[in-house]
Amino acid sequence: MDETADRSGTGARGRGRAALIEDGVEFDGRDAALLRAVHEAGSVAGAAAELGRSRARALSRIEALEDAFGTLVERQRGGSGGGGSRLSAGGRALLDRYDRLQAVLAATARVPETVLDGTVAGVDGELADVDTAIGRVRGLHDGTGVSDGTDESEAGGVAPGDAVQVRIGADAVTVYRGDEAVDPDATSARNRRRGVVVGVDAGETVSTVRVAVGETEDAVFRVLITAESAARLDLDTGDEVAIRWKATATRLVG
Amino acid sequence: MDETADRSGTGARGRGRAALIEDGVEFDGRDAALLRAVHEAGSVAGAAAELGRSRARALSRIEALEDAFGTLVERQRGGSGGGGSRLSAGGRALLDRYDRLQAVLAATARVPETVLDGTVAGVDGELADVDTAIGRVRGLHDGTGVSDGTDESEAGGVAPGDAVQVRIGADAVTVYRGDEAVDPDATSARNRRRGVVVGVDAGETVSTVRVAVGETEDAVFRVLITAESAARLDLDTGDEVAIRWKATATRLVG
DNA sequence: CGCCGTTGTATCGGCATAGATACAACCGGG
DNA sequence: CCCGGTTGTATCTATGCCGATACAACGGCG
Repeated sequence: MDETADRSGTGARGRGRAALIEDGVEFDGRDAALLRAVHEAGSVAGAAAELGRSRARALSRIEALEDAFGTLVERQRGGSGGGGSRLSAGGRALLDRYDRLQAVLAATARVPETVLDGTVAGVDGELADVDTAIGRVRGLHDGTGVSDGTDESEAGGVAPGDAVQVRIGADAVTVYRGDEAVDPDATSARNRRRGVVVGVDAGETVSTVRVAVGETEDAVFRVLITAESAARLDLDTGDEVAIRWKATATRLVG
Repeated sequence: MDETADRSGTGARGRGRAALIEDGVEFDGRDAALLRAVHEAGSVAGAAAELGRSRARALSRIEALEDAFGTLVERQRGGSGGGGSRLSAGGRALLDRYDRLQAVLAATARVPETVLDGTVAGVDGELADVDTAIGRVRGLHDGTGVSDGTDESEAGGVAPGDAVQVRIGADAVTVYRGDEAVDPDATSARNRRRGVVVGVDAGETVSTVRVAVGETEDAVFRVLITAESAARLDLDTGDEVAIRWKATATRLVG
């Protein structure tokens, strides 16, 4: 989409929103709040009141969700206290699943990333090779995609010659001191580079190291390290380092 | 939420949907498709026709988005060909950002994960220690969260004693042969464990290795490796291995 | 100058969703 | 045996979003 060869560190700021889709029905934050409220109140009526929502709607919403996701709430009419409702195992599982998705999404908004522009050189199964400013890189492409149908764009797979972006999360990259022995896990050298530290942004217990890679050092990787690792490595601007990342943590987008 | 100590490998199946939020306005797949169509058609009118959507609506939608996200489309009324529209730099950037978010979401739906239940032992800045079935584990928590307001749940941070889940993506874990020398990057041993291979699911070029960890071996890690690594490691059920993962790629959820 | 296709702007109707309200059914417990 | 609070179910209304339509404004270009 963009023509520049390198746009590393396009920190994805801003908020995100996630939803799980099954059978055309969306489970979103609103639904998560409802299930959580049912769990706490012990009844759909109480949950609706707590959330300031219509009880009848809340009930029908739960039924709609259950049509798609299976039993979520075990409801009992009559009995002690007039009855009540509680989450089923499936309901708890779905809620947990949503929370994890939300956590991942939250993380991608907070964690820096490295973005490289390139062209697909070859595709082999779930993996693809991409030629970028720093040479050939290997990563995962999303074969069939997880599109919800609202944006087909270029659905399907990638093919050699396609212009794509390569995204590498800062949390997926490891940094070494350049003078250290090569690591023992003789990983394919494909996703390993030498570079120079061009900056360290120290957080409270997590720091972001910026490493320039390539001939002209125009590609800047962001690497997340703990304060512990930061102290051990004692990195400073100008230091020569090696970085490495897993191919399976590298994503083709586009 | 769930009481079981270990629920590793709750593969997050199903579809997902993502949206960027700014100023209360959501940028979703539908909007992405619209911008993409404008880029291709060279006009909002053409884009609307292409998508089978109302031209007036498309225009007002773009204006609503621009109120929140800044200029997205440079429009010209009159002139050669009657005028036209093309994406601004901001529009291209937003589209790319959305694509990356979508790619991450697609990946989390396709990539296996390891989920551990535990309780927070301590919080130190952006990191937190969690006691789980396989001992103490360190990971990132989302301090302020990225909630969109539809589900506050337990907004804010985690605190010692809180019950949480720990999520570790299979793409963030590295596996070694047990008899190999320890890796040179003397990473804190916190997020390293020894285990036994309990299964290998071979894909076309990516395989998922299941590694049982802990006394009772009830916690099963999923590790993604390339076919190349699979051939090199030559793992088989029963093999003793070591696994390692970055604390910065570990997420607390809940 | 007028043609043309586009961007702006306003308005109407349809449709889906949610709230509001009402009422029946249920059942343990006093 | 009735009370109370809950689950079911039906219906009306309000709201918001979208498509459809119509018309004005614009500005190269023939």
